[in-house]
Formats: sequence, C-alpha cells, structure tokens
Amino acid sequence: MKKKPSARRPITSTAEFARYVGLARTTVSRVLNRQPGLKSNTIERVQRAMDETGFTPNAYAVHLKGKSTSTIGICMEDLLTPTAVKKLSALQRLLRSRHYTSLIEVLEPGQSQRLVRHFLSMRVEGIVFIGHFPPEELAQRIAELNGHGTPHVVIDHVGIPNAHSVTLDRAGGMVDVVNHLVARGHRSFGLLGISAWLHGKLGRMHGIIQALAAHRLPFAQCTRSLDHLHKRENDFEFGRTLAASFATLKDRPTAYLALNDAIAIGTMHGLQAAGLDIPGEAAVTGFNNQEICAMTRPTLTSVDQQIEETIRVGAEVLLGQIGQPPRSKPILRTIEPKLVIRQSSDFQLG
Amino acid sequence: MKKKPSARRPITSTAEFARYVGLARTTVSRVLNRQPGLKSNTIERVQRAMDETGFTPNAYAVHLKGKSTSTIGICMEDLLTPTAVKKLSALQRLLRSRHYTSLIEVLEPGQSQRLVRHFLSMRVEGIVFIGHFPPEELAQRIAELNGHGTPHVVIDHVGIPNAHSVTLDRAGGMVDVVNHLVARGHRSFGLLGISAWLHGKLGRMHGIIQALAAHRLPFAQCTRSLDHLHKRENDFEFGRTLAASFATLKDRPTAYLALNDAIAIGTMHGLQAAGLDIPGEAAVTGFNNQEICAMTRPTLTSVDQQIEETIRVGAEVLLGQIGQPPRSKPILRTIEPKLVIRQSSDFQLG
DNA sequence: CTGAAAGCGCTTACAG
DNA sequence: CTGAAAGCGCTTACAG
Repeated sequence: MKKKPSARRPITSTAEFARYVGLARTTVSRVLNRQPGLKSNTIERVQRAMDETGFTPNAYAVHLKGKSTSTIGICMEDLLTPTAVKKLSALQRLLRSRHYTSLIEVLEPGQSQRLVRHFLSMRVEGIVFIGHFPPEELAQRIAELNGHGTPHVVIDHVGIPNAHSVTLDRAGGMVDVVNHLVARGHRSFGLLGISAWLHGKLGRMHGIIQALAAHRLPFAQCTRSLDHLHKRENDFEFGRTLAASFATLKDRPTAYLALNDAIAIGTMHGLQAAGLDIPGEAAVTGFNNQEICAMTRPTLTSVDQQIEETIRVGAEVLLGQIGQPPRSKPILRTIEPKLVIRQSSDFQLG
Repeated sequence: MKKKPSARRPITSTAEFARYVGLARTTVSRVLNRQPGLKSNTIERVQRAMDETGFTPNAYAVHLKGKSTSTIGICMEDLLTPTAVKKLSALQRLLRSRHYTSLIEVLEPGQSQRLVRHFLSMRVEGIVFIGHFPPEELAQRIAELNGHGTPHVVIDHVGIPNAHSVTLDRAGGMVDVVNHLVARGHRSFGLLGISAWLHGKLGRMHGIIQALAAHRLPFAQCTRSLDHLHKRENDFEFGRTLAASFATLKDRPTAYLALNDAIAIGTMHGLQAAGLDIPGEAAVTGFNNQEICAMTRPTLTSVDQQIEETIRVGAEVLLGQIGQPPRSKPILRTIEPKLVIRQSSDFQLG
C-alpha cells in the first residue's frame, strides 16, 4: 500500500528536497540527472523521497541553466479534419519516441507572429507547420525563423519561399485515379471541387491533365465541372447538389473524381437519389481515404495520403536541422500517395 | 517593406537586447511587462527593436522569477476518436481565450505518473484528463494531485474517488432513445455493444432499464443482445456481423440500439445486406452524433454528447479551483446529452 | 528613466 | 559523498 501523499505544502526546490532526504543539494542533482559514480543506496533514498513527496524539479530552472528544452512547437491549421488530427497524433508519438516534448497550438487567423513568438520564448528547438495558412503570413514567419536559425518544416503547404517542406504529390494521386478509371473503360469524367489550379506540378489538375494526355484523351472534351453552379459550404451537401446537377445532364460523365471523401460520399448519395447505380452506371472516387470510406454503400475508392510516411519524413527534415549549420537551399520532399480501390469504382464498363 | 531579419546570432537576453535598444535592462523589462509610467517614445523604441531582432524574452527565466506559468496540462486518452479530438479542440480554444497555454499530451499505457510529473515540473496550474484510463492508475494520480494541491478535472471518466469530474448522463441519453422508439411503436430492442453494466446510474444500461420500466415493458423479454457471439475489434465490422446474426433470428427485434455510431452504421449495412429496409423494417440508433451520421443511407439517429457544454463546464470546474483552498468534497457535474432524430429511426410502426 | 543588486531554482566545476 | 560558489535570464524593489 502506497503512502498517501502528504497534504502539506509540496516541496518546490532541490534545496528543500535535499534537506528532506538528508543529502547535499549537489548529490540530489546528480541523482536526478542520472550521473555516474553514485552509490545505489543514495539513488534509492532519493527515489523513495520523490515518491513520498511527489517532488519534481522545476523545469524552468533546469532549462535556464542551459539544458536544451527538447521541445518542438507544432502549429496546426485546425483540429477539425481527421487527416490533420492523424498527422498531429503521428507526429506527437514520433517526437515523443525521440524524447521531444510537443507544444501544440492551433493557429487563429492573424495570430501567427504571436504564436511563433510564444514558441520562441519557450525556446523550442524547431517548429512544424501542419496545414494551410495565409501564404504571405507563413512566408513571413519562415523568413523570421530562418533569420533566427530556428529549424522548421512545413507539412502540406507548398510554395512558401525558402521553407523546408514536405508535400503530398496530389498530381501523382490523380494520375493513379485516372489510370484506374480509364482501365475500367471510363472516358468521361466529372470533376467535383477540383476546379482550382493549385499547387502547380504537384496539384491535382496537373495530374489529371497529364494522365488523360498519356491516354490520348483530350482534357476539354473528357472532363466536365459544375462547381460554379453551387456554393461549397458543407462538403457532403456540396457533393450531393453537384451530383443532382450532373444527373440531369444528357451526356453525363461515367466517372466522378471528388476533391475529398465527404464530397465523394455526397456525390454517391446524389447519384443514387437520382436512381443511378454505383459503380454500374457511375464510378466515384474520393481523396484522403478516411475510415468512413469503408462504411459507405458502396465502399468508396480513395487516395491515401500516407500520413505515417509524411510525418516520418517531416520529422526527419526537422530534426536533421537541429544542431546543424543553416541550409542555404530549402529542402523539398514529396510523398507519393496510394490509390485504394473499393467498390465505388471497381466495375468494368461495357 | 519589412526589414529582413538579420541572419546573425539572435539576441537571447534582455541584457543584450537593452544594449541594442540603448536603454537600461530595467526599462526594457518594464516595457515588456506593460508597466505604467513609460514614455510612449520609449515603448515604441522597444517595439521597433523587437520587430527588428525578433527578440523574445526567455519564458523559463520569466516564470522562474515567480510569474505564474498560465499553463494547463491536458492529458488525452488518445487522438483517434472524433469526439476526443473535438473535446481537445474546444478546450484548447476556451483556455486560450482565458489566456492559458495548453500542454497537450497523449497518455501511453503505464506512463501516467511520468506524464503528470512532467506537467508538474512545468508547473502547470491545473490538469485535465479527457477519456478513459486505467481506473486505479488515474485514482492514484488524482490522489497525488490532491496531495499537492494541484487543481484537476476528469472529463468522461466516472467513478474515480475524490476526483472532480464532468460526465455525460448516458442513462438520460438512452432514456430519450427508448422513449422515441417506443413512441414509434417499437417493443423489442436489440442491444449492440451495450452489454456491460458500466457507470452505475449514469450508464446506458441503467437508462434503458429505467425507460422500459416506465413503459411497463419487461426488460428481459424486450431486449436481446448477441454481443457474446462476436469479437469486437473494428466497430464497423462488429456492427455488421452482429446485424447478420440478428437477421437470422425468428423473432428479431424491430429496433437496434448501438453503443456508438460506427457500430450503428455497421449494423445498418448488415441489416440492409440481409434485405431489410431501414427504418421500415428495423430502426437503428447510434451514439455520439458524429458528422458521419448525416452521410449514411438512411441518415442515422444518434445521441449528441454536447461537447461544447461539457468542455465549458469542465473548464469552469478546473479554473474555479485555481487560487482557491482545496475542496473537501469532489465536484461532480453531469451533462445532459441530446437526441438527434434522423431517418434511421423515424418511421411509425404498423 | 538609469544602474547596481538580490533572488527565483537549478547545474556544474571545484576543493575537501 | 559534502559544501560553498558562480551563473543561467529574468523581475523587482531601491537609490539616484
């Protein structure tokens, strides 16, 4: 039976604690820092006293004496999307295994400078940005960190000058999707939410164009977008209304490529509500490969972001900078996503 | 155009910084701490110099001088379930608005003492536990914190001795579910994953029994559980196989109450695969009211946890302890969940 | 506003 | 192992 912790004022300094144990402050410090040349009896006495009193050395004093903080700042766009959270979770676990503590903060609009200052005042050894941020603001922060010599890595956000970054090759993902659908006999494609030409060569649009060209399918004739007809607020609803509009078209596409899983699922609902069979009369694909893809009817083909790999590489890029001279050129690493074929597209046309 | 931050060694102390600004260290400290009686010109000079150099005062030194850390430790069971993440997100936002910094950690099995020590060494002003933990271990940590006089609150986990806690009235949620289904004409209920008699009066089972009794429906005759037939690994699959087994029963229940949304959705798949119409031939309800409930076919009736309210109350309980003498009796607050009726159960039986 | 000084709780040589 | 001492980067009276 463990002794009940005393309800009196807790011990707050090594001096007080050393008096309690009956050892010198120096000796206690040595035990706490696992230094060699100590009698096992002494170590035990200190351990026991720590259990009895619950004493913990003040981290602020420890680090003030020059000991590295072993702390990494993680700046999140939000904690709302499953992929963002998975990245955070994977990163935190990985950092923890390397004995780093994470300082996790969600960036509120316009607060990036304040947030980075907070991280710096906590003397973090590096900062990770996960998600999408106002580009000029992020660029400014990266410039400051580079000026400071504080390591960083930007995950997901492509195109920030002088930023070390890790990005998903979304183009490659769409190439796989298009190849798969073409192999299943599809020649006409509805694009849902993929109207923006983002991310240059790593962007979805680039991949779609590239893949179609490789099959000698003219992009303009083979693809159709109705994004302009509907407002995107709730992704699921957006997909549903898009699908409803597509369903009324005379020569409607046989395959539907959605920006993400929620839009894809909404699309399936919309098409099914219009009496269309999936995948018999229409193939649908999502993006992100959330758990939910296995729970829909039919199950949804999607593109997996390879989050573990992304985070592994991100951490490598970040930790590789610690204690090294600053790099002159930004590091750019690309992650290849992976197509996961499920029922919603797995049907051979005519 | 902002000046490019200098690439030279950053300024790391007020002494150095004061020299840079051309003011006394004392004066700089006063500006940083927004103390009165300073010329606006002086304040501006310091501000400008901070922008130029990116200098941030060392938080470890600041707090060592006795300034409160304004830090709260948040101990999460995991970051895997949407509800857990929503709670974390809401809590962090709320604490931030009160000018508290969050230290977020995920508890790895058996590491609770180490984690709490880490929080204490960071001199947090309180600790929040979110999720379910090994009860004896959590009880031990709570005892230690009480001994220390460190404020805490336990969210979700009921029954920890001497813990201040906020819990969902799951019984109340199930009462609402049962009342709703009885009103729709149901008299026989399949229980999916709800075989354990957890949480006493706040537990689901208690609510189901209570509600059935109020309608003079004998619990033993009216409910059926097949949980023992299948192993619960993946909740969705668990629901699917449970439903398949229920479908083979001669006198199968007309309504199905699932432990959570994933099981409910699996159940819908299983029942539909057996050719049953939902809600025409079987009603299904979930628990947690995740976004996904609006994306299934049919959409899923579920019980909303009222996360914002839970977190609001949790923060109130925690922050209310700071700077106050320790309470002799633990605070227990209950949150009432809210039934959200959707298609999966919204059908009047014969 | 300046400047010198004390002290927060540690770690780390140093001499015994 | 002990004990006295210096110093990390701050804040806060205190005298000018």
